[in-house]
Amino acid sequence: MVKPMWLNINPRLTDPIYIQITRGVKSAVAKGVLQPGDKLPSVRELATELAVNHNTVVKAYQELETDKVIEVIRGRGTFISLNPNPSNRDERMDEMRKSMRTWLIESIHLGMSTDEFTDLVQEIVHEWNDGKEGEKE
Amino acid sequence: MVKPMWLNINPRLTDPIYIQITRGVKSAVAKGVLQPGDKLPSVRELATELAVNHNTVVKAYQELETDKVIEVIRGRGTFISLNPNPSNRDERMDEMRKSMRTWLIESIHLGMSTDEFTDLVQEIVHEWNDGKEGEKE
Amino acid sequence: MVKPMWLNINPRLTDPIYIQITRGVKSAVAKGVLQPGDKLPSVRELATELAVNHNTVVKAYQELETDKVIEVIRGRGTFISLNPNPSNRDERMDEMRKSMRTWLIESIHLGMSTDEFTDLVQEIVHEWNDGKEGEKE
Amino acid sequence: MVKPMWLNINPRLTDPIYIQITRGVKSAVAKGVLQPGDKLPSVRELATELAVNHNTVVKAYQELETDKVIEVIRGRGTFISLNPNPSNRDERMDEMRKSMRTWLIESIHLGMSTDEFTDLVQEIVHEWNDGKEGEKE
DNA sequence: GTGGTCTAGACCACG
DNA sequence: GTGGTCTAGACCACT
Repeated sequence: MVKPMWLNINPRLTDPIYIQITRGVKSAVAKGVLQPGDKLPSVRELATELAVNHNTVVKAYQELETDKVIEVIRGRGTFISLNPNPSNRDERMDEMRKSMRTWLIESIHLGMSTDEFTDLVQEIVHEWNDGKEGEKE
Repeated sequence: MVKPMWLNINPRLTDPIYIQITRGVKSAVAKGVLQPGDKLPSVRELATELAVNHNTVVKAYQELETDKVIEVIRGRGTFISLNPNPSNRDERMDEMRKSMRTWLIESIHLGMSTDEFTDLVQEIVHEWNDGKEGEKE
Repeated sequence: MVKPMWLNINPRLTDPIYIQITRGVKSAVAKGVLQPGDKLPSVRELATELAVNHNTVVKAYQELETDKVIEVIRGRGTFISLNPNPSNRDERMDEMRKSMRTWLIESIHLGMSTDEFTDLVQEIVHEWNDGKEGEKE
Repeated sequence: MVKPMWLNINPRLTDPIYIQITRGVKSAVAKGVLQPGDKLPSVRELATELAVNHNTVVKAYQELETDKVIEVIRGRGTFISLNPNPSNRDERMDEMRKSMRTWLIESIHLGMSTDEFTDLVQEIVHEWNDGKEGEKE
């Protein structure tokens, strides 16, 4: 078992490690690097590879499970969900909207116009689309 | 001294209170409700009015000062900055980009296309522009 | 030996597989699909057909035996019990009462009145009676 | 700080301790022993009183929070929710229905008719209503 | 082997 | 003081 290439964590960042893991998995799924049905490393494997405590991985996996990104099959392991329909969609949309408003205000304080803010978002989206192409090849 | 009408804080939200304060000030400045040179309430006053801990306001003001949103003039008080050019611009831009990428991934997991994500951001921007008009009148 | 049509198991559910098996057998017996004296598949057969671990079926059969739902006759096989009088009746009744209390509390937290809770149970019972008619035809 | 009279836990039961805590709090809230706005003991207080690890209490409180039974006010403590509207209502209702079906089948295997099952549920409901009266006095 | 629970004790962010 | 995160290591249920 080697460290999954789709996951990088940095224990020195301020973000909790378990958040870094969930983010990494979600990113890999969104990119298509991880496909529905793919098996994730076991809790203990991943904990060993990332050199973190296994409970940290447990917490990350549980959060991914409540977000319906992964599903646990008893005794067999953990897999990318085939039916990723979260029940907390509305709350997460609200949270996203709030975050956007905050960042819009932040951008204004950084000297940007609202148009420049929109452009920045476009840039992020394009960067993502390009990166996704790259991964697929 | 009465509670500033431009600031509402809610200790029940998950966001730290000092963040709610900085956000409120930044929002008021971005909207033009607070203008450069305007005097802010003192730490002591604001803490009393918001019924929060004195240190919480100190922390908020410190953060606003490092972001060059406000200026503290010793013995005179705290004012909206006349020269709001932050030195930490690059880090904050980076942080914003990272957050955008995270939210883009989140939106994909919520079943949105990248176009729908862009639309959502547009919606937020328009909502802001409309709201800003409202405030000015 | 083919997979019994009266038994469906799904390793993705959170319920342990051995519980799913006992539940399936109990349900089939309660519906009359399995009659006293009917022969059940052997542990080995069932494990193969359901594509589950052999020990999982062993555990399910053991539990069914202690509940006096099935009887193992050495050398002949496993059969639906002719005399289904469990010795652990009192404990199981207690367990049922506890579960009912827990669900009653849960229903209150979901905004239901005790009457609505009773109605829900009625609904379940009617659904069962209808389904049982369907099976018999 | 004394052990809350509304909470009994037994580390020897098979149910995880954190579930026993959530159940106890939900029960007390449903009974009206704990009212919206009431303060719960702090994580560390409760952990000390129950002689369990504080993380066990943390887990229980977090589950109660996602079920919207309690809410955390930063730095002040944990309180019974004023607005207990859970977002996972549908899933919990489904879970309840499934459990009811299972218990109905169980009751049949314990020699009860469907009418007797209904009666048992009535008995539980009446016992609850009586107990609730008792608590109120 | 798998994930789930619990303990013990440390450290951090927030108020 | 509050809750949140993490580590280390144990034990259990299930397959």
